Amino acid sequence: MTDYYNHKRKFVGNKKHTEMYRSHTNGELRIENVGEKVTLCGWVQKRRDLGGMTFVDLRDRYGITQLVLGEDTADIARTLGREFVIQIEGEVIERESKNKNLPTGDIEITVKAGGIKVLNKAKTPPFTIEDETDGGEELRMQYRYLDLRRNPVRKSLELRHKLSIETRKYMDSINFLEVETPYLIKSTPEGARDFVVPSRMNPGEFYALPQSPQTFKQLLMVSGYDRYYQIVKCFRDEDLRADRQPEFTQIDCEMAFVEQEDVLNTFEGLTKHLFKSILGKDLPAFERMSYEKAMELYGSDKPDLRFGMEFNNLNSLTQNKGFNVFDQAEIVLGIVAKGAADYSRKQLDALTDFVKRPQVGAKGMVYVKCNEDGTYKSSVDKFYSQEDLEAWAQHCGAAQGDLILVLSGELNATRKQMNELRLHMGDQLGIKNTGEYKVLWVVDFPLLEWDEDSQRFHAMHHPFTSPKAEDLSKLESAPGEVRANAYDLVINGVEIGGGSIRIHDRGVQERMFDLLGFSKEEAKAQFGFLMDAFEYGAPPHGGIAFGFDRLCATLAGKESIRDFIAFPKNNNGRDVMIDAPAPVAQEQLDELFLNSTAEKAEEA
RNA sequence: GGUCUGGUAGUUCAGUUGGUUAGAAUACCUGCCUGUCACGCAGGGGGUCGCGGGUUCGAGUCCCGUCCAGACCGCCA
Repeated sequence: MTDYYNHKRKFVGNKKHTEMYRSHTNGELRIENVGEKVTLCGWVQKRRDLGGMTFVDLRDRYGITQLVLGEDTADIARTLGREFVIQIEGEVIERESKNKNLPTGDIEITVKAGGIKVLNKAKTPPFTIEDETDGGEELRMQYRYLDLRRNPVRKSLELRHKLSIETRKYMDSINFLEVETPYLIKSTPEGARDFVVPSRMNPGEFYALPQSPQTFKQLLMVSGYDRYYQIVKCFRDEDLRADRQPEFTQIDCEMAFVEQEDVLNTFEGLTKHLFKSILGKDLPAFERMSYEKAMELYGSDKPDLRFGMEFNNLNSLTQNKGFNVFDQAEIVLGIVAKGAADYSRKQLDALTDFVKRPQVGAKGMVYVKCNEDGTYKSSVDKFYSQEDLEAWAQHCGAAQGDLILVLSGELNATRKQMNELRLHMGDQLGIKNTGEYKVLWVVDFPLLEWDEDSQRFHAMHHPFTSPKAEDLSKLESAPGEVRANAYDLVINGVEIGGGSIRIHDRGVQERMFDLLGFSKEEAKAQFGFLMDAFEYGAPPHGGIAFGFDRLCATLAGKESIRDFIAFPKNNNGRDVMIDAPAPVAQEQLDELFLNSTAEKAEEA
């Protein structure tokens, strides 16, 4: 290969930069470049051997450029396999037959003898490196470095990059300071299970990885850094889901001298900026809905408002008509599935099976078909007249052609079941539009929730969340009724962010720990540093944390966050590529004063 | 900790009531082909049916156990 650094070099994104190996990327050459001598590098996407001539698609991050190889290079051309890394030198020419589907489709590179160099061979990859790959999830994760070559994954990571850039731009523009907080901190019993790290220098003692930088950002407020943020990894040792990873990223924020409205407005601004800069979308003002209303209408504290199907309370219309199930129910709820009156017996049975699955847990489901001819057909015709059913339909706002689905039972359980059914119907009726975004603030969360297992109150948000001033007097007398200055940002049924106005008074914080069942000594041992800090001039403060991975997925219209993480873990918290976690050598254990071995783990 | 679904060629999958030599597509290999871009044509190789046990004359198929993967419940302040 000869003088590839003798001609002019251009580079997408950094035009002044020059590289030893290539003059251009595979995404930038156009018809104007015809006649230029270029040197390109990349991976062999595909070889099309026509006998007398061979076409090669050369791929890199930036695109695909077609190479055309003649008889004089046939020998080497025939050895090129998929994913070989090559360097070529050639001349840009106009194509005889152009490809409109490719940005570089007007040109190709003609390569003469000696113009191809194989920089590295490649084994045939176990799945195709294409947008619609033939590889399954497991294989793609095992060979994640190959999966990352594919456009959809690359685009997901590019979206993530843009999102972090735009977040930093916006936060910087409104005076937020990015401050890093430690990853090796102290384990606390509240909340999620901690990942724990043994300390070699302090035998028998452990660090914990942070579930969030919560206490540090509050201390930063005490320090006077009145606007803090950080794009930061957090760690929780809990079971995983499609939208939950053991290590995940938050946009963690805190502000001093603010009330709830200030925080909501500030981060409504950030959210709007991100939607505008990433998707070009202008979002309308965010709706605010109380927790109580969200539970009443949707049975969820993160309702998907892209479709209606609000719950209707049918207690007064359904009870005392001789149907025992409804009579004994604390609540009877109905939802309307628009245009679904023509559901077959089979479809209705499938819905009943859905709600009776142990994951949902309903005992059964009642339906009412509002027929086109004005009659009603229900599964409880024995107990209710046409007039009764018509009254239900009117109350629910059901029209002819609609289907009413009814669940009943204990209040909270029925709401939860109905929420599942509503979301399921949303999917089935195809009314959750991707590309549509319904954003809302859910506010006025309860401060505490009763936990049956431990027979004590738990903080619904976290123990630093402040009670509403008007409810403060009920803190000891009726703790379950106390509302918190806490809020969640919900987009299309996904909890994207959550936060609260914090307690900044030592006395109130002590009362809170007391309620949560901490002894004075425990509270001091675990959070004494924070309560001490509150005595040295702690300003009123509050904040929020956004789930960054979920935000990426939501903006891309996806449900799984895994494609927005370069190297994610699987269902069992394993990295199947590097095969972690893994045992460590006995010497390492000895050094850490740990005596646990695989055999002991099996005993336990 | 639990529920459900799946595991068959490199890959994605099909495989009937338990019955001949386990198939398709694609990938891969060989040959032919000068305008392909999902190139085309002809041919070829490739299988411990996740693993262990059981039922049976006979198991990819049925039963039990186990491992792995995915979705969900519990859990995730």
